[in-house]
Amino acid sequence: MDELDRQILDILRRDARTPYTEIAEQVETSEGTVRNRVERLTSDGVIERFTISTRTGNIKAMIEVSVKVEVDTTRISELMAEWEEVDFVWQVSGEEDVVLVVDAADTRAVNELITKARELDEVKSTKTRLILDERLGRSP
Amino acid sequence: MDELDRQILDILRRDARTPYTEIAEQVETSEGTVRNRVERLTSDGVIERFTISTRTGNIKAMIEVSVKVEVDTTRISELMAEWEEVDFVWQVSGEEDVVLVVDAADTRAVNELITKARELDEVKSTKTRLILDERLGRSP
DNA sequence: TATGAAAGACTAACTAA
DNA sequence: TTAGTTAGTCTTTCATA
Repeated sequence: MDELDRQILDILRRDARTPYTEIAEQVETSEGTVRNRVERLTSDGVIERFTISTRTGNIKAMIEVSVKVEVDTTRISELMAEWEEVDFVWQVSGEEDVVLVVDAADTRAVNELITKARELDEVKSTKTRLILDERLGRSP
Repeated sequence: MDELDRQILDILRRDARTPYTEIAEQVETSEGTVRNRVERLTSDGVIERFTISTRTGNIKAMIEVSVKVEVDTTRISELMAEWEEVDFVWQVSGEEDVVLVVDAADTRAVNELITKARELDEVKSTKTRLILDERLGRSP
């Protein structure tokens, strides 16, 4: 991981469809070098995946979920990852155990999701925050 | 937004480099239809961007930041988005005001980031959770 | 929806460090 | 032996009918 890698990642993070030739021009190297590096970064797992970020609805939110002590959080995470409108499920350290990042049509849809979570026996409590604004960092 | 759109988004979310021809095959339509739909979804803002998810370090974490009442959270967000190792900055509703999603080399690097946040006059407190596992949802 | 031109990505052989 | 370059070929995208 050197400065060139970081520059390439930065460009892809902003637009993963930027052609290798154009990246090469921007970072002042050849297309082949960019391609080799992207391949290496991908196989090394630095690039986890090429993906899209979406906004299907008008609301993004994070729902923090506390589960009972004896519950397998991995199983709960798998379950919740299958729910409509859930973008990510994080298992986290700290007070809560699982965080859902959701993209929903409206507040009603978010509320339904919260209800669905609360209805599970394994769930002790939830805490929801609406994401009012998302800003892309310059990392890495 | 119909079922076909949702299927296309689902495929792109898992691998945004999937060729239109291959998507078309999977959803049983023509390449042109897929292309038109992706273009429409992009211009409508449903697809916010084509991007990469990365893991440059070994630690991912979310740092929840409380700022003083009188502080402009947008300005703070802009500032923090410039910090190394920060993937996203969210302005959120609820107890805390800003959430940083970070990707760092090790716990020491996470700690430095927390310290940096706490050293700001505008920051009242922080709460950190390590992200132990990330699971991709099937949304939308 | 079908087709061909243009753009981009990939292969493989080569060069330099 | 690894990283980088380049020319030729193949694939994908895109515009047009």
